Amino acid sequence: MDAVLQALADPSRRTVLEILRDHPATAGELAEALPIARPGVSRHLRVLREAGLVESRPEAQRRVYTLRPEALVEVDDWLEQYRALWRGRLDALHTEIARGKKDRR
Amino acid sequence: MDAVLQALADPSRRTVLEILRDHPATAGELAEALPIARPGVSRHLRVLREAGLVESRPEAQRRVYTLRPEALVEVDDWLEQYRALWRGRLDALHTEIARGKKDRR
DNA sequence: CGGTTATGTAACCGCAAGGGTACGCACCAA
DNA sequence: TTGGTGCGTACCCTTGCGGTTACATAACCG
Repeated sequence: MDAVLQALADPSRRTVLEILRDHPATAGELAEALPIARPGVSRHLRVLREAGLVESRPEAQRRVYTLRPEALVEVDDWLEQYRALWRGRLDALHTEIARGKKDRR
Repeated sequence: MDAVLQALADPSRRTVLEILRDHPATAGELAEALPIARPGVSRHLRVLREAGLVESRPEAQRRVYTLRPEALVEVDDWLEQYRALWRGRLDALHTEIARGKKDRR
């Protein structure tokens, strides 16, 4: 969880996830899509891998990276503690609006 | 969105959110609950405020901080792009298991 | 008014994060 | 086996973040 949120903080890493969301990709392909050089991408991929967000399988000399979306469940669960609150707020807002309407007529 | 995920990366800041989840608190109370000194907390609160995650109202000399859970909707929306994927994976896993069971009988 | 309380800001410091270059290693192809 | 390709790691350097101490500010209280 800690590692996942940490990993998500970097925009480059989120871009990687976004690409892998559509299709698996090799490290080189990912590097081309990013504004940074390959070694940098390699390290980003390491962080993502250690956070469980991606996995890689070797394919000849290449390494194909795949998204592991299950890792994001942790974030979803964490959010759960707050979801009720913002829902509550929105509900309150709605009733507020409803009350406003009622008062206005 | 960027600012929100950035803000969530730090454990101290997540602790602040966790406290404010239960009740509003003054800067001093939050500082006591954290392992760091007040000025550090003050800056954390600044980050959280600029990310829209908390808001503060002055109350005499104190500043009372309140959670703004709506800011987390951004994260929820961002997750939405991936939710279908991990659901799909889990479903696939379940059918896999189901198939396994079926094969086994 | 003068002191205390509560807080934010400024200045400084140490360290880890993130970028680049150089290098090493595995794997394919000729 | 030798050259080329694709990646990762080691190393270095710079920047930004998070922490502290010292100070400024604003509001209450005697």
